[in-house]
Amino acid sequence: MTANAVLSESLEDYLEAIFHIIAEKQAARAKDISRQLKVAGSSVTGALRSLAKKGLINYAPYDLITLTPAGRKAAKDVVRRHEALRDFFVNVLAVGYAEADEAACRIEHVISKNILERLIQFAEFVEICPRGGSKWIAGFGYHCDHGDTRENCEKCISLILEDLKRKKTGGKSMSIINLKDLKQGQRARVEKITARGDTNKRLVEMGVTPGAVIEVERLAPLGDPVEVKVKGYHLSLRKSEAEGIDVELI
Amino acid sequence: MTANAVLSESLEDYLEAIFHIIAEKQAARAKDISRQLKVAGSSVTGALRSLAKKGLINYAPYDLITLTPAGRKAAKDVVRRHEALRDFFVNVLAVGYAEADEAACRIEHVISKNILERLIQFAEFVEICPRGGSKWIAGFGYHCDHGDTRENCEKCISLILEDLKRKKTGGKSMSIINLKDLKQGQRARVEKITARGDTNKRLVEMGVTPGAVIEVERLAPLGDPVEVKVKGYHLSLRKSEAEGIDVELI
DNA sequence: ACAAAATGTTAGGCACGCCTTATTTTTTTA
DNA sequence: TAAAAAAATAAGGCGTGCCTAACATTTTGT
Ligand SMILES: [Mn+2]
Ligand SMILES: [Mn+2]
Ligand SMILES: [Mn+2]
Ligand SMILES: [Mn+2]
Repeated sequence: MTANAVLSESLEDYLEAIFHIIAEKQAARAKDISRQLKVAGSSVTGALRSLAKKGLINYAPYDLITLTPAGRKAAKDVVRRHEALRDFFVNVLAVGYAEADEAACRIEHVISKNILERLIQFAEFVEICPRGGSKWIAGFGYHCDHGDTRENCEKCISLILEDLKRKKTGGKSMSIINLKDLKQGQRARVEKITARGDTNKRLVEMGVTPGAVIEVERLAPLGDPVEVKVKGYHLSLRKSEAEGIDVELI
Repeated sequence: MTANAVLSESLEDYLEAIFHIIAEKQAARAKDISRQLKVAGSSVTGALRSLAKKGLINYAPYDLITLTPAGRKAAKDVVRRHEALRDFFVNVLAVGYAEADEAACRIEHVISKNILERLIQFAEFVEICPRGGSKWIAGFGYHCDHGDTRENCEKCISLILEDLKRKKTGGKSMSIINLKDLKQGQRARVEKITARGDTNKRLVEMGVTPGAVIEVERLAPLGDPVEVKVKGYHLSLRKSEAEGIDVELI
C-alpha cells in the first residue's frame, strides 16, 4: 500500500532472496529464506511480517509467500543494483565472480541512484569505446601486476588503429538488423521498437528504448529465450519480444 | 589493546570524525563530534566509551579526546577508504565532490580490502595509460550525455597518437629528478628513496616505495609542505621528506 | 490414519545505536 | 568570585535485528 516504503538493508536482502526463490519455484517458504540468508527461522517470521505490513509480500501464517506488484518492483530494483555492481567488479575491475557477488550484496544497500547509473554507464563505455574494450582491461590487469604500462600501451594503440581501419574499410555502417539475429556476445544499439501494444510497453518498461545499448548474454538453442543486458538490467526476452526490436550492430 | 578490533560502521565514523578534528586542533571535544556527525551529545558519550574500551582513544569523563596509536592507525584506514572512493567517483565517474564525498562515507564501511585496492589501481591506471587520461574521461562524459561515441573516439585516437609522437621526439625518457622539483598536478614514478633512518621508515610506512606512482596535489608557497597522493593515500610531506625521494616524471 | 519429521510461530532476551530529559561538571563573563 | 552559559554525562526509552527454547501446525511415511 505504502507508495515508496524505505527499506532497511536487512529487508532488502529478504526481498531479494524471495525474488530469487520465486524465480525458481513459484512461491517461497520461510525455510528457503532462512537457508539462503543464514538466519534463524524466527528471524524470517519477523521480517515477513514487516514486509507484509509494507504491502510488499502476500503472507499469512503457515502459508506460501509471493510478491505483490509493489514488492516485485522493489525486489527488481535491489537485484538491479546488485547485478550492476557485480558486473562492474567483474567486467571492469576483473574481480572474481564470487567475491564480486558478495561485495555487491553489501554495497547495493548504500549506493546512490546517481552513482549507480554512472557506474553502469562507465562499464558500458569501457566496453564500447574503441579506446576501451577487452584489450584495455587486459592492459589494466597488466598494470595491476607490473605497475608499468608505457610500452604495453603504445602497442595497444597500434592495435586500436588497425581495428579502426578494418572497421572503416570493411563493413558499411548503419546496417539495421533484428535483435533475434544477434549472436551470443554481440552488442548493438537499439534503433526502433517495432513491437506494439503490451509487448511494446513491457520492453520500454524494462529499459529497452531507442539509443540503449543491448548485449546478448546467452542464447537458448532455438533463440527462445534470449538473455540480454540493457542499462544494467539482466533480462530474459522471449523470441516474440526480440523480434520486435531493430538494432544496429556496434 | 585489542589487536584488530572489529569496528561497527558507526564507530568508524566517530573515529574518522575525531581524526579530522584532531588534524585541526590537537584534541577533540565531544561537542565537536556531535556537531560533525549530527547526533545528540549523549550518543557521543556512549561511542567514546566504546572506543576507549577498545583502546582506540584516550578518554576520561569531561576530558579532551586524543587518539591512541592503534586508534590513529584505524582512523587512517577509514580515511583512506573514504578518500579513495571519493577520488574514484570524482576522477573516474565525474561525480560532483559533495555527492562523491557523501557516497564514499557510506560505502567505506562495506567495501572489501581487495576491491578497494582494485579501485585505487584502476583510477591510477586511467590517469596514466595513454589510452585513458583526462580526454578519455571527457569522452566518458560525452558518452553519458549523448550515448554515441564512435566519431568522437576516433578523433580521440588521433589525439593520442599526436601526444605519443610528441613525447617520443621531445623528452628523453628516464630523467630522474627530485620530488621537490615537481609542480602542482604533475605525476611521477618513485625511483629511489634516498632518505635514511626515521624519515625513510615513515615514507615506506606511508606507501612511498619504488615503483609507486605519486601525484602532486598542492604545493605550499615555499614548497613546504607538499600534498601528494600515493596508492590512494593523501599525504602531506615536509620539504625535508620530499627531498629524500627521487622520481621519474610520467 | 496417525506418528514422526519438518516447518513455522511465539516468547523472551541481547546488542546496537539513536533519542529526550535531567543532572553534573567545567568554562565564561560580569 | 559568583552567577550564567556551555558542555558532558546519566537515566530511561524506542526500534531494529538477531538469537534460543518452547510450542503449534503441516507434511510425510508407514
Ligand atoms: Mn545485500
Ligand atoms: Mn544482493
Ligand atoms: Mn562513513
Ligand atoms: Mn567517511
